[in-house]
Amino acid sequence: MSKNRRPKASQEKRAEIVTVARTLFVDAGYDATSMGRLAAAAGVASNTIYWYFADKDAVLIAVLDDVMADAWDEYQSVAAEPISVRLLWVVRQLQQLSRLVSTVHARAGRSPSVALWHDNFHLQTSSLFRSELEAAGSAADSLDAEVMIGVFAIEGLLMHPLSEERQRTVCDALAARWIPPPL
Amino acid sequence: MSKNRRPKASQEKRAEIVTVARTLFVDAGYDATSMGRLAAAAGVASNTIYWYFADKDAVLIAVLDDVMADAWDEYQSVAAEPISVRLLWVVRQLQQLSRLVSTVHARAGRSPSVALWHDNFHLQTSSLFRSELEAAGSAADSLDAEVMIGVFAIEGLLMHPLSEERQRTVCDALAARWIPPPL
DNA sequence: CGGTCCTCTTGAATGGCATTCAAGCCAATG
DNA sequence: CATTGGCTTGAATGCCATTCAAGAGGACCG
Repeated sequence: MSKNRRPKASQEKRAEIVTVARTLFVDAGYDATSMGRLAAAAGVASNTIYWYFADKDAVLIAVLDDVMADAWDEYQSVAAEPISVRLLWVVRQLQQLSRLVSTVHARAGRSPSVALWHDNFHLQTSSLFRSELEAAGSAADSLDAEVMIGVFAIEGLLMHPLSEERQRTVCDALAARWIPPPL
Repeated sequence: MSKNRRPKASQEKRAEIVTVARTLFVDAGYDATSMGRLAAAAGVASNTIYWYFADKDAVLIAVLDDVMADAWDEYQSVAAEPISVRLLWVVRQLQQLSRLVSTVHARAGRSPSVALWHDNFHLQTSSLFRSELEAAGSAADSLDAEVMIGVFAIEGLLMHPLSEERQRTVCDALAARWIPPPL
C-alpha cells in the first residue's frame, strides 16, 4: 500500500470471481468445477485466481460467505412470520444450495479452513435457533436436544430434495413440537 | 465359465480388496485414498482393481454393502432393547463411519450408482423406522414427518461428532417424542 | 505331451486436475 | 522517465483415475 495501488478494479475482480464461482459451484458442483473452468468463465488464467485466493477451498469459503450474506438479507423479509412459515422459507431458499451443503461436509474433513467455517456456521445457527425456541416458550429441559434436532432436520431437508408437500409436513411437525400446544 | 476357471482365489482377492478399502476409506477417507495407495495396501497393481471393480465408486459401494451387512448382523444383539437404547447404539456403532456418510452424499451428486445406493438406503431405513414408530403407537397423522425427522437427526448425529452426553440427550428427546407419554 | 482358451496381472500410457514457478506487463509514484 | 509493486500469465510439476496392449499361467482338449 506504500507506493503503488490500483485498488478499486482489484477488489471488483475478486468479487467477480466469487460471483462466477458461486453460480458454477451451485449449478455444477464444487468437484465438477475445475479451476480451469472457473478461470475461463471469469475471463482470466487459472493462475490469476491464486493471486486472490490461497487455494480452491478459499474460493469455496468466499462463495459460502457471499451466499449466507444474501440469505441473511433476504431473511429479514419474513422475520415477522410465524415459525413454521419461516422454517419453510429457509428450506426453500437454501434448497438450491444442496450441492454446497454436501460439499462443505465433504471438504471439512480435508480442509481445516472449511472445517472452521462449518463449525462457526453451526454455532451461529444453533444459537439463533435456541433463542427462537426460548422465545416460543419451548420446554427448557431438553432445549439443547431440540435445537440439534432442528438443525439436523433442516440440514437433512436441504440435502435430500423432497416434494413441497413433504417439506411442509416436516416443517409443520417441527413447529408443532416447539410452540406450546394450541389449546 | 465354459472352459476355464480358478474361481475360489479370485473372489477371495476381491473380498480382500474390499476389506483393505474399508479400513482406508473409514480411517483416511475416500478422497484421501488413491487407487494407487489402495492397490499398494492390497498388494496388487493399480490396474488390477479395475478387473474386479468398474471404477472407484464401485469399490465404495462394495465397502458400503460390507459395512451395512456387518452393522445389521450386530444390530440383532440389541434388537430387544427399548427404542432410545437402540437409537444410541445405532449412533455409536455408525459414528466411526461419519467419513463414509459425507462421502456418500458428496459422490451421490456425481455417480448414478452411488445415488442409487443412497436412495435405496433411505428407502430401507425409512420403512424400518416407520414400522418401529407404528409399533410404538406413535401418532399416525404425522408419521411421515416423524420418520424423516428421525432419519435426518440420525444422519446429523453421524456426521457431526458430539459428546456422548449430548448424543444421549438427543436420542432421549427423539424417543420421548415417539413413545406414548409415560403416564 | 502340446496347444489353446480363459482368467488374471501388469507397466506404461493418457488426459485431467490443483498448484507452483519464473518471467513479465502496466499504472502510478518519485 | 525510471522504478516499484500490484497484477497477469505460459509453462512446468506432480498427483490422480482410468485405459491399453501385452503377457503369465493354470485348466481343459486332443
